[in-house]
Parts: sequence; structure tokens; C-alpha cells
Amino acid sequence: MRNDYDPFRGEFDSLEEFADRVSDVLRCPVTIEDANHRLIAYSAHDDYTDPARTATIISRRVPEKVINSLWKQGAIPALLKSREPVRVPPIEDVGLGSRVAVSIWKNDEVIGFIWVLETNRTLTPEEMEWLKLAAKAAKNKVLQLYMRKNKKEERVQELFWKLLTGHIATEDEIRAHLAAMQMTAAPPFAVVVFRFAADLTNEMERQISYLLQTTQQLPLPLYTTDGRDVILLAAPKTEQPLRELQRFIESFAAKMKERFHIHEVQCGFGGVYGGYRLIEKSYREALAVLALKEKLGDEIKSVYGYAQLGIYQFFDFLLEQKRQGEWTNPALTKLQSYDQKHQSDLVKTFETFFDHNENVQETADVLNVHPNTLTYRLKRIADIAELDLHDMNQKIKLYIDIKLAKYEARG
Amino acid sequence: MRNDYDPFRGEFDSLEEFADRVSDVLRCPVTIEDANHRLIAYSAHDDYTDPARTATIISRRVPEKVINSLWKQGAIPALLKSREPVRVPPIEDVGLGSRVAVSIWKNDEVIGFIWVLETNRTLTPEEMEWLKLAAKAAKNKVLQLYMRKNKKEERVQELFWKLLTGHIATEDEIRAHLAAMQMTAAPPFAVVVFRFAADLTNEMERQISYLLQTTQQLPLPLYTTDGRDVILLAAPKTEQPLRELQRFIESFAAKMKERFHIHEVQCGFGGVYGGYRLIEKSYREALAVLALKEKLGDEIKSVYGYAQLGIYQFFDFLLEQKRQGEWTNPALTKLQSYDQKHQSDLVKTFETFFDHNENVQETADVLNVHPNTLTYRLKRIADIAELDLHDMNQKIKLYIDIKLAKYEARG
DNA sequence: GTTAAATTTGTGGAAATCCACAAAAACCGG
DNA sequence: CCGGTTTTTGTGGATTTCCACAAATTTAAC
Repeated sequence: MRNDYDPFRGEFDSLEEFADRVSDVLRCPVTIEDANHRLIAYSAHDDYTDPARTATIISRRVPEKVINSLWKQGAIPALLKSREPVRVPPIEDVGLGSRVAVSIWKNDEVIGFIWVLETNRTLTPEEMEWLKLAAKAAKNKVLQLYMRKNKKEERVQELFWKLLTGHIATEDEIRAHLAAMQMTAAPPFAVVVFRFAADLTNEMERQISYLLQTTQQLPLPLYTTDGRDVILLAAPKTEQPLRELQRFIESFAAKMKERFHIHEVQCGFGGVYGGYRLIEKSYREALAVLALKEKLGDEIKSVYGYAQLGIYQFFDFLLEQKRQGEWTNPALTKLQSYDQKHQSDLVKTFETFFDHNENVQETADVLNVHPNTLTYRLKRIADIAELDLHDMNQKIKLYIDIKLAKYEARG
Repeated sequence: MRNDYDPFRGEFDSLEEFADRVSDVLRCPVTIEDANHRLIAYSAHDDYTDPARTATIISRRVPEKVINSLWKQGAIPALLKSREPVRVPPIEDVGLGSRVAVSIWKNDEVIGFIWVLETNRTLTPEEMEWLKLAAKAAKNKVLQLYMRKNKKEERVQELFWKLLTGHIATEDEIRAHLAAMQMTAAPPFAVVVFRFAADLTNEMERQISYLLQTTQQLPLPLYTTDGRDVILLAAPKTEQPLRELQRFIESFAAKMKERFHIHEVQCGFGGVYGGYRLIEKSYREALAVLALKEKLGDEIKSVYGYAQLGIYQFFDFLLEQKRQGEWTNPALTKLQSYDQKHQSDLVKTFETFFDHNENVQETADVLNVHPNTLTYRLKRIADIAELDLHDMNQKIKLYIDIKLAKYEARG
């Protein structure tokens, strides 16, 4: 093995040409990706490619499920840690044949990957060394792309902030801006905000950016950061945008935890609206969700969307009313004083019952009492508070007042 | 029979003396009542009285159930129509023996009654004529009482208005005033307002006053009128004041209808509070109930108490909020547009379901559909509105927004 | 006009609710 | 400590809900 031999010395006009060269040298199909698994270049004259590679080329990005399985399998973590090539055994589930990969570095940062599909042969150790040289040779070209993207990114971010703060004149103007940047963001939109425990470090920003770039659950045309917040514009594509967003957020939080060990991510998202001008509103709503979560904690732990806030949406308003006027709920007062006098838990019982959708069984389990005990207490509540338990209206009012009292105590 | 003979000629020091005289002449126990069936005087040296009379004397008023049965039986209507004596056969249920009664008139108005208990004899026609003379003879004495009462009544009303409008300094001051008027009104209080279709006539005022004076369901220490409104202070005596008030109002409305053919009485009552100073608040709340009933009509037809208004209590606030801000419920919007497009009734279905306490059977009956149809629609609603039907919070929000939209449309 | 989708109605079985009634157990005031 | 009240737990049976599945019907779309 000649250590000083480098088959990739010299200049290449484009990364495509380079990919072809690598492919020729290694006699295998080659794919070059950026740090976020977007396709940068691929070798053209290959006789065989596996389904994963085909899909990658078609959509110009590695399918998310492939990325996920490469994370689980350990290849990507390894590539992010070391400059050595990594061999990945076939993964049938996602149509992945056997391949070898190497990461492309700039200083201490991974800026891309080269993938070599081992179609009907296996790379020799010598060829693995060549692959490392290929990674080095690719560095400058990949970097150029990277810079170009960053510049564009800055302009886009500026636009995003204008949208978030409502400093944009007309819908038409916005469309013109987006077109100028080759953005194909189409309504409806919702603003999603992730809030971390502390201000974001560069490291974290990169990791977050990576997750956002690689997700394909829903289009995320714009994103930016603000202190502890990551703000993104999501463009749900299904008829059930809320569920879509919910799923995205949950999987995002899970990945942050699994892959980067970042826990304690709060999240909120605003309404899903059709117009660009309502992005501001959606942003405000997302922030409102986060503010409420801060206050109410567990109460709305699994709620992310403004729409799912339900009655909490107007709690700030009600609280204001309550504080200035003499807002009392005699029924609640009676229950509270009964609880005090008899050391009982009628208020909590009622609240829990409603928290669990008026389901007797479930509530009884949560409270560790017999179902009959629960119904007995409810009858008692009806007596004491002079409440008609068949009247939704009255029940709702009591429920709201209980929650409002809690809210007041904390707020 | 000597037509010019009058056994009751001459002066009497007191009505007691007069009652004894009548009793002597007719050889029967005698009771004299004012127009509201309050005891004015009774003959003392009687050997036998029936339970009804005993109760009347003990409590200084005719028991309400006795009054009720006398209305049903027809005696009182007859007495109010004619100056002739009326014989009432025994009514076992209420402990009423056979008796003869006559009304005492001043101009065209009945100001009292004389009751003669036929213990072990029956009045002769001649004695019946004497009884008519007795009624005439009693007139002046009864009238004096009447006037005295009216004067007091005026002072009391003035106090009541002060309470209703909050123009009273301290609790002590109020107690002093009440003591000075020999009023034994003790908290807790609630203000009840009956609102009639048109301004009250003198005739109606008398009838209403009659009903209020004769009711014994709960103490009504004060009352006054204001245009179409009759305002009263009620002092519930049980542990369940709301139910007590509800019953009172329903029976009052029923009696207005049965006895005086006055329909279309609206009613509202405010909170039940312990302090005199909160009478004003209770009054405001009672008026708020009436205002809401005007707007919402059937929606809250059977609601009288402010406490039973439930969520409607804060609808004015919410509406204001809705009108100034961009308050939208995308879920509701989606349902509405779906309804429009497919000529369906999803919104109404949901609303009805909640109006009927989430009871499938009942709601299906009301909507005239199969229960399974209802559940199908609910699932559909959950899909379209992206609503979690197991989340009380979200359901409540939608319900409120539906009602709020209705309220807005009318208000 | 045919086909596909959405809606309504039906059936059946497991689970849950509702209700009345009653036996324990805990609590309270004298 | 007793006796009465309140609270908890238990039992049983009629009714209702929940769910899945399917037939019948209506509606919408091409």
C-alpha cells in the first residue's frame, strides 16, 4: 500500500464529477450528502442501486426512516465521532444494502458524508483508506455550498422575523419575497416554539438544526432562534394539522433526548392559519402556550397546541375579571369550607373526575377509592354545592372556577 | 227576622273584643283575618277549635296549605267576588272543620275576613245575615290597622331601596334600622325579581302582595316594586337555599297563573349571601339573570338563579373580548363550514349532546336519530375539528364557543 | 349513470354505569 | 365510651355505553 498515493488529487469542476471519480476508483455507486443528509451529488453511471439510494436521489434527501435506522444502528453516531470510515451491514426494513461511509470534516465539525454502496463487492482496507482521502478532497467543495447556504439563510431569517412580528405589509409582498428566495412555502402555517432550559449553545443549535433539516414529517420552511427558543414555521400538509404537529413535536423531543441527551424541552404551537399575515398571531399563541405551561406545569403537560388549551385560552382574561370584580362561586366556597372542616377532598375529587372525562372507573383508580365511594362523594358534592350534576353548564362553571382558583394561586 | 236589628252596633275597644262579641252572638269560635290571611283577632272563650284554627292562632297566620286548599275548593275566590257569606265543608287533609266565612270590604276591595267555625251546630240563614253585618261593623277597625301598616310599609320600602342600591353605610346601621321597624330579618339573603309583561296595575300589585304575604315557603322580609318588576328579599332558612328559592319561584308562578291568570312572568334571583351589604350584589345578579333570559330565551328557560347560569355568568365578558380581539375557534369554524357544505348538523349535534349532559340515548331521542348515528357523528366531529372527545377541556371550549356564537348573534 | 365515499341503521357481546340497599368502618359530640 | 351520623365498601340487576363489524341507504364525483 503506497501511503502517499491519492487518487483524488487535482481539481474537480463539480461535486458530481468528483462523485463519479470516487465511484470509478472504488467501483461502487457513491452518494455525497451534506451534514443534514441532503443530497449534494451522486455518481451517475451505476448499474445497481438499492431502494434507499433511489429514494434519496429522487427526493434529494435521505428518507427519514433511513436516517432513523442509521441512528439506531449506530452508524451516524460513529461518523459524527470519528473520521474513520464505517461499514454498515444491510438493513432490510428500509431497503438499505451494505455500504461504507465516511464523514467530511471542517475543523471539528462534520459538514457532510460520502456513502459507498457495496453492491456486489466489499471494499478492501486499502480502498477504505482511499475513502478517507476522498472525504478530505471533498471538503472544500462541500464547504462552498455550505457558505452559500448560510448567506441565503441569513436573508431568509430576516424575512421570518418580519413575519413573526407582523412587520410585513401585504400578502403579495410576502409571496414576492419568498419567490425571490426560491422558497415554496405554502399555507396553512403554524408557528412552533421549542423552549430549552438554558440559552442555546452553538453545539445545540447545530444539533437542533440537524433534526429539523432531516425531519420529513412535515415541511418546515423557516426557522430561527431567540435566546432559549427555537422558533419554526411549520406547513402541515394533511387535513389534520394538529395531530400532525403533535406527532412531530413528540418525535422531535424524543430524538433530542435519545440522540443528544437534551431533556427538558418545552414546546408550544399556535393556531394553523391560512394567511401569511396570521403567522404573527400563531407566534403569539405559541408563546401563550409556553407561558401557561410555565404557570400550570403538570396541569397541561401533554398539551402543545393553542387549540388544545381549551378553557385555559381565556384564563388570563377571567383572572383579570376575578381580581377586579367580586367574582365568587358560592358553590366552590361551600365545598372548600366543607373540605376544611371535615378534612375531605371534595374539590379535588370533582376536579379529578372532570380531568378524567367524567369517567367513574378511571377517576376512582386515580384517587385510590372504590367507584361507589366516588359516586357517593359526587352526590355529596351535589348536595353541598347545590349543584345539578345533570346540568353540564353548572358543572363546567364549577370546573372552571376550581381551575381558575389554582391558576390564581400560582399566577 | 228583623231586618233592622244589628247585634254589632256600638263601639268596640279592640278587635279582640269584637271577635268575642261575634262569637257570643253566633255561639261559635270566630277568627278575623286581614286580606293576606294574617290573624288580626280571635274569640277567646271557645271550648273547641279544629287543628287549622289552632295552627293559625299559634303562628298568627293561616297555614299556607290551608289557604291553598281554600283556593282550590273555591271559598276564597267566592269571598273575593261577593259580600255574601260562604259555607265551607270540612277539609280533612288540612284539619279544617266546617265553617262559614264572610269578607270585609272597603269600597271595591277586600281588606279582611271573618271566619266562623261551626263546631257542633250549623248557622241559620238569619245568623248568616248577622255575619254580613259583622263584616260591615269590622270594617273601620280593620281599616285602621291597614293604614298603620301602610305607613310602616313606606318606611320599610325606603330602607329596602337603600339596601338594593348600596346606599347604606355599615352592617350595624342596617341592623339598627331593622330593629327600629321590628323587622326580624336574618341573613342569609337573596334578592328575587319577578318581571311581568307590562307595568304593574294596582290590581296586580294587590294580587302579588297577597301571594307574597301568604306564602310560608320561605320568609320574605322585604319587597317593593319597580315598573314591571317586583323585587323581594328572601331569607332562605334551609341548608339548600337555591332549591328552596327555585321551589318558591315555581309555585309562585304557578299560583299567579292559576289564581289570577297572569302568565308570562320572568324571574331571576341573585346569590345567597350572608351580609346585608351584599344585598346590592344579589340584586344586580338577579337583574343580570333577567337580562340574559331576555337574550337567550329558551336556552335558559328553567334557570332562575344566578348560580345556575353557569358559564353564562361570564358571557358578557367573553363577548366583549371576542368583539375586540380576533377570537376564533378554528375547530368551530371547520365544523360550521362542513355543515354548510354538506348540509349537516354537526354543530347542533354537539351542542345538543352537551345540552343533554353527554347522554347518548337522550340526545339521540331529541334529535330523532339512532344512537349509533349520534356516536358516528361525534367521531366525525372529533375528526373534523381535531378534537379529543376524551378531553373535557377541549370539549368545554367548543361548547362555550358554540353558545357564545349564538349569544353574539342575538346580543 | 356508475362508482366510490359518506351516512344511517342494525346486531351482539364485553364493560361500565346507575341505582337501591346494606354492612362495615370511621368520625364526632356529649 | 356510647350512639348516631357520615363515609367507605360491597352486592346484584337493569340499563346504557362502547366497540367492532356489516348491511342498507344517501350523497358526491367523475
